[in-house]
Amino acid sequence: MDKSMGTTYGIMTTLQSIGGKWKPLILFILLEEGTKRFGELKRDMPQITHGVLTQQLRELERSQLIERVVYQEVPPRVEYSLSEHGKTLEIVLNNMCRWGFSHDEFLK
Amino acid sequence: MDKSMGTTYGIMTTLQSIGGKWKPLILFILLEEGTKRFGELKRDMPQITHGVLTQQLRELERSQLIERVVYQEVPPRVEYSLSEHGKTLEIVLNNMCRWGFSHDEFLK
DNA sequence: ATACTTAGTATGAAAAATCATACTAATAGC
DNA sequence: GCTATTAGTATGATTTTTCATACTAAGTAT
Repeated sequence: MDKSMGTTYGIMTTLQSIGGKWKPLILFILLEEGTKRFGELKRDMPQITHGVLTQQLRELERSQLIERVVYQEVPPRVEYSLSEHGKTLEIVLNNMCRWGFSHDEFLK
Repeated sequence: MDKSMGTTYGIMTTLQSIGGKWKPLILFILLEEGTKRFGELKRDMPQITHGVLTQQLRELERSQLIERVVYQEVPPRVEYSLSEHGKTLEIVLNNMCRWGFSHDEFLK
């Protein structure tokens, strides 16, 4: 996959970074509520599994969309937040959110 | 899942309609290029399987995002296009596309 | 009659994503 | 010593998604 393939390249790149069942939701929560501990995120998404949440956060970190800060305390404290680059997703995420609500209205 | 759960509801609704590996791409192609036959879509997405393309199109139709018109000809001709409601995804899709390109630049 | 076309279905296999569950570390408080 | 806390890892099972492949229908062109 490279840019020579035209405009679809943009969509495909985006999907590779934020595609999946949970990533847009994680990013949106961090966008709306700022810094969050692991446990707080888990509480915000009761459906997600502990292990899956960990894994998704790792992948978002690798994509440089979020930052992970570990505090040397016991019990451990780990905080997640959007990176500067992650914040550039604001427009995308807000539009997705808005469309979801209008689509819901449409279905009635 | 219902609206009482707050703003995350919007994202989750959106993901249910256009989440998945291929749907945003299909929608984006239809947005950019208008009406397309099945075979043309397939050619635009060489990686997707025949069967999976059929299935994704069915789901998008069920979500009322695309329209399917069958012409009584032989060999068969079937045309797909965004529905009026599907066109409301324009902002979302264009933003996703744009972000993909800027993200790509960022990685360099 | 045979080959070609297009859009689609059907099948089972393979891969990916997600799941539940149990486990660890390290310290504080009782 | 025992329990609680938090953020994680590890495991294997299950579910979901995607895959390759072969098949159908129904005319047209040769």
